[in-house]
Amino acid sequence: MVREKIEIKKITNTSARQVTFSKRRRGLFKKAEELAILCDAEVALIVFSSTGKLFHFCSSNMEQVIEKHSKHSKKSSDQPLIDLNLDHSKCANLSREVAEKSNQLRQMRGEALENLTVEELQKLEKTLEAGLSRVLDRKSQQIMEQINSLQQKSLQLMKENARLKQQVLNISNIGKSLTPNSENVISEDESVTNDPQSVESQEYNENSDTSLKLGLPFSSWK
Amino acid sequence: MVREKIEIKKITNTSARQVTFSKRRRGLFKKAEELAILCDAEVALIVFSSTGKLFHFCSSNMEQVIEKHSKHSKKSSDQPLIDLNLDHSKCANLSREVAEKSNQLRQMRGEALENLTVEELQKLEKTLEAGLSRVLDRKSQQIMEQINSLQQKSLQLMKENARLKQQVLNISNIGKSLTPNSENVISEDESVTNDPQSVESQEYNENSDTSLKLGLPFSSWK
DNA sequence: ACCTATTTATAAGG
DNA sequence: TCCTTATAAATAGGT
Repeated sequence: MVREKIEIKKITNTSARQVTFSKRRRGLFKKAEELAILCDAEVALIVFSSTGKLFHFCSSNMEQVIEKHSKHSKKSSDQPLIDLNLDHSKCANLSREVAEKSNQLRQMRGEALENLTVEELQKLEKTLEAGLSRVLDRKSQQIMEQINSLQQKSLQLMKENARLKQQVLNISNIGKSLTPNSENVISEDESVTNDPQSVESQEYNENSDTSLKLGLPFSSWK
Repeated sequence: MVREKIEIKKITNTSARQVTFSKRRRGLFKKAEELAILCDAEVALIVFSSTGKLFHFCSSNMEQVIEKHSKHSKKSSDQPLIDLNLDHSKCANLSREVAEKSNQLRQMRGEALENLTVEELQKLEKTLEAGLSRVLDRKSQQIMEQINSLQQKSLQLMKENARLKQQVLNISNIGKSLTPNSENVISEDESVTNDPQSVESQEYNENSDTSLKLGLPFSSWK
């Protein structure tokens, strides 16, 4: 706007544009600050150069001014506000749900029954009975499965036991008939253990997740 | 800057300040727009007057520029990010709590028992039994209270009934002895009803909240 | 709002 | 980026 008036449109020459950007940017920021001071105004100015560099000025606190602006212009603040409200109501709903379920759980444990009517107690009782019945059914089923499993395992072990006994018997007989020094023959076959205890504990470990824990209070099962 | 140079400090005269605000504001916004156009820059300008009025300009999209600015200045974006994360984790925690309690409730209702061990089923059973026991105790207590209440009420009603019968008898006798036209005397005393049914239903309504609902399945109580 | 004297901003060139 | 300089633009104070 000096030696020659210029038209307000994008300066095509890159270096000329950058020079003008520097000059005018300084002028703009100076004017912004002066406005803020002279007129006691809140001024926030953000500038990104065409190369992506950031310049900013705020007479007070940038975040504060931005927040204030967002609240002020309803339309543009709708998106973040809705999000915020959604988050808040989401939290509120979840809190309510937690409270409700906590109360239900307490009542099912037989607590906080003071304000329940006989009808409500009746309903609770039915629910508990139904739940208890299903739990007992499931427990019985589990136990039967485990017993069956154990019986089968036991059967297999007995068979194995018998087989091994027979094997031992055979080996002993062969050993006796061939040579008095039976130790070598037996030691050659050491990889096949003939100790039933050992086999059993091995199998138990492999299936410990489904096996009966012997510490269980069987006497209290119903 | 014109007739006389002015010092850059707050203009004390309110009207002068407002005039200057108008003038300089227009100038500032014009310069901001010119910078954006001439230099292909992204410019966002927010101004709040001392009276709280908002003026803003943005060469592109205000929210976008603000977002870009927030991301750019890491320090200032920390605060909202932390808040956001806190909100998210709060929601996540609540969600987890709801899921947990929902599962507990389902198990207490006898559902989703498939993956429970015998020990867990055992524990669940104990909890249900304890809860059921407490519910039954509370129900018995409630019922006993209601029965006592009803018995007392019944007693009172019987007394009232007897008193009213005596009253009616007395009035009838007086009427008979004074005049053969006993109808007038009786009608004068109409405010005191001698119908026990009527009294009873009245009392029931007053205490309906604590009275036994006759529709209850009494036969199923334990 | 407008006027206008004067200050400021700044385009072009180095 | 800074300096210079001529000139356009902005604007303080008055009306």
